[in-house]
Order: sequence, then C-alpha cells, then structure tokens
Amino acid sequence: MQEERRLAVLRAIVEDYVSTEEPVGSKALVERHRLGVSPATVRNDMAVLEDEGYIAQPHTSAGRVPTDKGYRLFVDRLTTVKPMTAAEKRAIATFLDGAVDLDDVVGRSVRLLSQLTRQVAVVQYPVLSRSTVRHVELVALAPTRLLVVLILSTGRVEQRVVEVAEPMGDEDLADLRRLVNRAAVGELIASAAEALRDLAGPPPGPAEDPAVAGPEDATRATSAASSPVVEALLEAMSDHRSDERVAVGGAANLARHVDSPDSAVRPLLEALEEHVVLLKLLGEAGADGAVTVRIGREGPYEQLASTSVVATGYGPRDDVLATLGVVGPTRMDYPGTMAAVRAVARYVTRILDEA
Amino acid sequence: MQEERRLAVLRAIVEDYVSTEEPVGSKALVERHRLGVSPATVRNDMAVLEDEGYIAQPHTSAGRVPTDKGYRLFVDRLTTVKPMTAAEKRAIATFLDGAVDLDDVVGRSVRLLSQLTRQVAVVQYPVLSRSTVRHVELVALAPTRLLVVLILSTGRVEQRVVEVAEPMGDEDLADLRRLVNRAAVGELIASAAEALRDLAGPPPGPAEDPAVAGPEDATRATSAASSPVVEALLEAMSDHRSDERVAVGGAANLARHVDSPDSAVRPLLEALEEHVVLLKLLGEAGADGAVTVRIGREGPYEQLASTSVVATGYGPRDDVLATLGVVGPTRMDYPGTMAAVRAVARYVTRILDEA
DNA sequence: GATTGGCACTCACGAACAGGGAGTGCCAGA
DNA sequence: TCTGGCACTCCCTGTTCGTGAGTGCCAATC
Repeated sequence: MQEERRLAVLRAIVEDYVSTEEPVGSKALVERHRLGVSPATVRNDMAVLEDEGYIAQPHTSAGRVPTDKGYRLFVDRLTTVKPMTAAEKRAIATFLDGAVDLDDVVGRSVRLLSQLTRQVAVVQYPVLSRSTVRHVELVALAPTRLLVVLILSTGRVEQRVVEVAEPMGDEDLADLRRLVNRAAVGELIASAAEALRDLAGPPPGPAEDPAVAGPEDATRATSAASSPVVEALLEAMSDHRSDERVAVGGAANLARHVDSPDSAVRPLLEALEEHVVLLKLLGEAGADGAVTVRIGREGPYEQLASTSVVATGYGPRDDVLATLGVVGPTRMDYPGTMAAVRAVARYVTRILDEA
Repeated sequence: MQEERRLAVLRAIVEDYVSTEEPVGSKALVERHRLGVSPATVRNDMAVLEDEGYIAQPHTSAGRVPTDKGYRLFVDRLTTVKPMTAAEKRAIATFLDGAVDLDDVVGRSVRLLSQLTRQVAVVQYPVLSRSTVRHVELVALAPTRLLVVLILSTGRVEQRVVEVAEPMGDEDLADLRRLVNRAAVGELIASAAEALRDLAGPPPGPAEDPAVAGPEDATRATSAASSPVVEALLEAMSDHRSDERVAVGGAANLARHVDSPDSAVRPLLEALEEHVVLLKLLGEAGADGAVTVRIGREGPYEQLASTSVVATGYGPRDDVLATLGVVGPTRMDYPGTMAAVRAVARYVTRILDEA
C-alpha cells in the first residue's frame, strides 16, 4: 500500500526531473501531482527511496534526483510505452516512403528519429552477413582492368577495381560473369564466399580436373582472371567496413545540454565519430519490438556514464539485420523515446520488406 | 616605417590571441615578441590600429582582440603559408594511399584534415556534372523488375529499381543494355542525358522511324522498357542529392570551444547536418593551389558570424571536381590551416588522378 | 501504525562590496 | 618619434550576508 505510493512518488520525481531539469522537492511534488498526501508524507517516502538507492540528493537541503537505478526501475515497471498518434504514424510513413535507395532509407530514418526524439539518432546499415548475393557484374574498364560490382539483396552495392594478368575479350568476360554468378547468386554471403573460393581453385594444383568446374566455360583468359576477381569479391564481402557503417543525425541536439555540468558533451561527440564505439553502444539488439534501454553506467563506456541508449533491432521477417536507436542524457523522456524508436524500427522494416 | 611596425604589432596580436585565447595587452606583447620598442609605443600603434578597425577592445581597460578586418589583413598580407614538413607529407601520403574506393578516399581525407587542423573538416564528394558515364548495367530482379546501375568515371555508382510494363527476356535485356551503353558511355553526363532522351523517343509519336534507332535492336519489349529505364537514369544523373553529398569529420573538436562565450557552437552543429548549408559555406572554390579564406561575417550566414572557412578546390588536371576545407572559429591558426588544406587537396587530387 | 503539522537546520544562490591587477590614455621629457 | 610615468577604468576574484527552498525529526492526530 505505502509501497505503491512510494513507486508513484518515484515516477513523479522522474517525470518532473525530466521536464524541469531541476532537483524536485516534496512540496513541488504534491502540488504538481495529485498524490493525496502531504509533503511530510512524501518526505518520508523519499527518505526510504533514497535509502534504497533510487534517488539521491545533489547536496543536503536540495531536492531529489533519480539515480541510474531509479531510472531503471522507472523504465522497467513504471512506464508503458505510449503509442504514437495516428498523425505521427502517418508522418513517419510518408517521410520514409519517399526514399529512393538504401542510403536514402537510412539517411531519412536517422533524420526522422532525431527529430522525433530531439536527441542524437544512430542507425546501423543492414549488415552484410545476413544478406544474399543478388548479382555480380563485371565491366571492362581497359583490356586488363575490370570493375567488379557486387549487388546484395539489401540493396547495398560494393565495387572494386582489379587488374588481371591477361587481356580479356567480351566472350571471356561473359563466361566469367556467368561462372561467378552461377556460383554466388542467391546464396548467403557466407556460402557464396565458399563457392567462390572453390571456383578460383587451389593455387598449388592449377591443373585440376577442368570437367568439374565446367568444361567449356573455362578458357585460358577467364581462368587467369578468375583468381583476382574472386579475391576482390571475397574482400568486398568480408570487408568489415560495411558491417560497421552507421549514420548519425541530430548532433545539434547536444547543444541543448551544453550548459549542464556533468553532461559531458565532449566524449559523446567523440564517440559519434568512432563508428566502432557507436556500434558497441547500440549493443546487441533484441528482436523487433523489444526496445533495449541502457542507462548511464550500464553501458560499456566509463566516459559516457551520464548518457543513455535506447535501441532496437530492425529488419524484415524477424531477421534482425541491424540496429537503430537514440543516444541522450540519462535524464531523458524514456517513454516517448522508446515509442519513437520502436515506431521508426517498424516502419523501416516495412520499407525494407517491400523493396 | 612606423607603418611597418604597426603591421608587425597586428601580426603579433593575431598570433598571441590565437594561441592564448585571451585579449592581448601592450606589455605582454613586447615581452613575447622582439619588437624593440616600449609598451607605450605599442600602445600608440594599437590606438591607430583600433581607429582603423583592425583590432578592438572587449571592454575599456582590457587587451585588444583582432577584428574580422584584422584577420583579413593578416591572412592577405602578413602570412606566408608554411609548407608541411617532409614527415607530415609522408604521413599524409601513406594515410591516403590505403583507400580502396571513392567513399574511402573521402572518408580518409576528412579524418586526416580534421586531425591535422584540429578543426571540423568538410569534404565534398566529386560532383557528377564533370564526370562521364563509364557503364550502365541492367540486372533483372524479376520478369518486370530491373535494377539499373549507373557507373561514373569518378567511381560513383548510382542505382535505381524500375518496373517495366512487359516481361523481358535475357535477349531483350542484352539489347537494351547495348542500346543504352552505346548512347551514354564515355559522354559527359550532360550530353549522355541528351542522348538518352533521344533514345527513349518522343512519347506522342511512338511509331517513329525505327530504322534510325537501329532496326534489330528494338524489339517490342525493349522499346516498352526503355522509357522507364531511361527515366531512372536521367533521374540518377540529375539527382542533386549526389551533387550535394559531403562528408564531415572532427565535430568533437568543437567541444574545445564550448566554453568560449560567443563561439556559438549550436548553429555550427546545425549547419554541419545541413549539407546544402555546408556547400554554400565552402563556396565557389578557386582552382587547385588557391586557398580561399572566409572570415566571420564575410560568409553567407549571420549565425556563423564568428566562424571562418578555409577551403580549396580539388580534382584531377585543373578540373575542379569538388571542394574541401575546414570550418572553425575566426580565432584560428590561419597559416597552419591553409597549409593543411592545400596539402590534403593536392594529395587527394593525386590519388584521384591515379585511380 | 500511518499521516500530518510544526520547527529548527542546512546549504545553494544571488547581491553587494572590497581589493588586486592588467590594461589604457595622456602628457611631458628625451 | 619614442619613452617613462601616472592616473584612471573595469574586470575578476573572494568574502560576506540574507533569502528561500528543502530536509529531518518529533509530537500530535486519525
């Protein structure tokens, strides 16, 4: 009974502190919330909450401020994610629908998310490892120079220029293209990589049984070229740079916190440029629908002790392709942020599904 | 004679103010620089410089601070761009040499430039308008769905998915591919666009003389498909999004100025996210070698009155493909920044030339 | 036993104030 | 034309002090 009220008090403290940005006292609390008790009672509750570590005082005779633990309890038990309004949903849908390609989808998402939450938004590009090879294209730039283009099911395009030992004619090129595509198209990139490695053949024994690979496909020129081409493809596939790509938006929102004392804008700005750090921050995302919240020191970086991360996975058909989320001060509107993150993840998933 | 010394005083003021970040007084000036005169003399010079608008006092009885006009004079007449050391040059070269593709070149440049200058670096992607079409690739995703890939001489790849009215066989596809490539490859994108428009043919008269376009190329399916494909290509070519692409790096360096009063980090952070704004900031770049400096209010944005831009064009063979530069507070090390910008532009140009 | 009103206490914050110091302008002399 | 000297200005820092919001505790009350 009193327990229940204590939680109500905690909720009220969190809500007030988030909106006013100032430590909240017992008197102000009973005025702004219909708690039905006197300030003195609230004070008693506060004392208990403080003992239990949910709130703290910046100094004696100041109001109370939620601790990380307090926010945690708030997020876990005291809040229900408020659904977006119909108007907001429509706005999200139309904003994302205009996207022309993958880069654009990601770019729009990040802008949208940062505007919805007025925080810094981070969107990871769909990772390669789950995607399949849609097509491999070879273009002759010069007699011994090829442009290799790898097109993936996510819409991502990787390209490499390779030099080959011998000049290739149109026929050779067509043969090689057919060969490579036959091996890779439709496969997950992991298995495609394997198939391609087989194709290139083991370097020690170049005189392998040609009948296995396909007798009439392998002219001298194509087999000479296949090795560097396959190498480029493998490199493009395993290139971690792609896995690590993220888009960041709304950094200007940090300026709002520039005056608060411990907000530590500096390390966050630095983190935003280190994409590896960002990915670690986003963390392992739960499946679609489950929004992960990491509060302050729960995260992996000591320097970001006063920042929280709200993130979730996205991707078609329960296949979590990547993660998106929001980074902001621990003092943030968790319900609103979680709702926005969830909504955007859903719509992005839908868009990718359609494409 | 006195005129000369006055300029020396101005130079000394700029240098001291840039390094100390504090208004500089007459006494400190004679101590730190061998001016060979007394503080009183310097004070007289300062009074003249202030009358002429080159320096100003934040308040009475404070030291002097350069005005925009003062910085301008300093940049134009009092400074020689100090060349990079051999070690720096080597570092730049090796850092940029590792790049695998265009995106990587740009990404590395922006990181390099921000580290060299400890400011915010901005690098514009090479613009489409000067580049030529290297290849157009068509890939069938489904019977009535094509992936159109446009490959440009700069290494940029644009892609679009288009729906066509009638199913296309492999032959149709090959025909169309040949047709499109014949029209566009090697052309500047402006003339390629024109050629493509001719190819699609005027919609009112579909029964144009087929002999002109090439009799056996145009099967029913290909001519039905050509229109949407060409449309997608034209869109990709004229898509201003590509022209406007820029990379930004080193935003964390802004945190260094977060405490200074009028530095106005906020609008700058906002500007960094608005790529159109950034491009306007970089401005029309002079040819390679000529570094443009815009100081404070010389720039187009009132809100960025206390930020300067140091920029230059880059691109192979006097062909200015794009612009790169640095954005920072008016109080910045102009000689060092100009040297870094110039050096990076040169090396990027060389890299692009080789590719 | 939980709640409440009362009361003394603490401490951050802002205003008012004084002293020190860096810097200036001006003037007379070299 | 330069220099030394001098009075003046004002920013900055530290101090003091009053005020007010907020707390903790206790006795009284429901």
